[in-house]
Amino acid sequence: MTNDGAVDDGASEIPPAHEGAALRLEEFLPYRLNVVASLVSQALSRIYGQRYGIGVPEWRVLVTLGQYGVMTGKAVGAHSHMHKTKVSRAVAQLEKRKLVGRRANRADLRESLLSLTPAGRAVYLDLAPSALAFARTLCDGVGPHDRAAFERVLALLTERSAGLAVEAVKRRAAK
Amino acid sequence: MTNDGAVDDGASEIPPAHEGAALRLEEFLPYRLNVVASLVSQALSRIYGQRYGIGVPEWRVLVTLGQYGVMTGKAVGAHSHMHKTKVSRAVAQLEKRKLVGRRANRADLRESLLSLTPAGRAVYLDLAPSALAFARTLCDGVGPHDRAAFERVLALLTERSAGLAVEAVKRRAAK
DNA sequence: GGAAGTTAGTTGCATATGTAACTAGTGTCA
DNA sequence: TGACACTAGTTACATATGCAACTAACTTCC
Repeated sequence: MTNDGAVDDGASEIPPAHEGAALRLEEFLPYRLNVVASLVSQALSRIYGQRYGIGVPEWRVLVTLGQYGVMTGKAVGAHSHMHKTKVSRAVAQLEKRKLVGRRANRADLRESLLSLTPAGRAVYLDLAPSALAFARTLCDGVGPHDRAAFERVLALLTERSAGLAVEAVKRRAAK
Repeated sequence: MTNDGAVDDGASEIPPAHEGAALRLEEFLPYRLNVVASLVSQALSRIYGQRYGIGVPEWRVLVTLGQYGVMTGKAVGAHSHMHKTKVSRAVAQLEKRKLVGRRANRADLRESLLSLTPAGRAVYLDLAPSALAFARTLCDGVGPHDRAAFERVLALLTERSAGLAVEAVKRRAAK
């Protein structure tokens, strides 16, 4: 951090060169969001990764099923914002470890109804409080006012970028 | 509903079951950060991905070199928060496309001094304004007050999670 | 009722990425 | 000077992931 000087050989800082403010990576919102998201994920995975050797997709499935009880894979994906293949693989992983079970839906045999096994629920009940404590620690000392503003902006960014991302996909599909 | 017996028919919402607030994925900060970061990245990559067929790591190298002019790979990695292998591969990619050049540092032959070629700079000068406009659009309509609060919290989260993430790595190394 | 279209979920394939090992060059200390 | 420790950068390998194709099951519409 704070390596602004870097290699200042001939390495002249580039001047804005044109009207608007120059693009500085460390202030560029998409970059900053990615950095903070990956750092937070990495720190959090210390809690569940080390204890139970699961990854982010498995974690999300576990939490989703812990929250809803019984769900189809598709619903898990929708709720946890994961591609269906990711869900499929995470579920397979958790199934192999006997943390998640599935039974057929007799009303629609294409889908399986997923749920935590007792062992899976035990893991969930062990991890959830730690995860919540972690999230609370992260925000510790942030005033309620800032906190609310942060939530608002985060929600706005999510909504807007979701719209733009979908547009991008549609554009590609329409080709 | 506190059934150890798992499979509860009919997808009942699970009650908190214990004291603290239940863990709800859609409100869980690490999850939300990951979602927004990936959506924003996806939307942004529409700008540089479609136009020049480059990915996030290449984009970061391009911007970093555009900003600093000449740098070593290590410095690029430090500034853009990328693993050295990622930098190495991104640079190789950009070099293949003649957007980045390298020359040896005669004072230390281990490192190469990287910089944009004229073609690379042209790409940078074309993309940077669009990227900045994109970031501005994202935040459009956010009041300066909320904006400042958002920045503050984002910085705090980054710093804190960086500390925790480093701890996690050290712990693994020390084992 | 059944052909055509749609959907849930899995798998094949190509790509991306992190870890560890490696190469080559530099610094240190005796 | 020369062994040892360290560093910049690359590569090998295993894993993760997204897309596309696929299977099996459901729905529509005639």
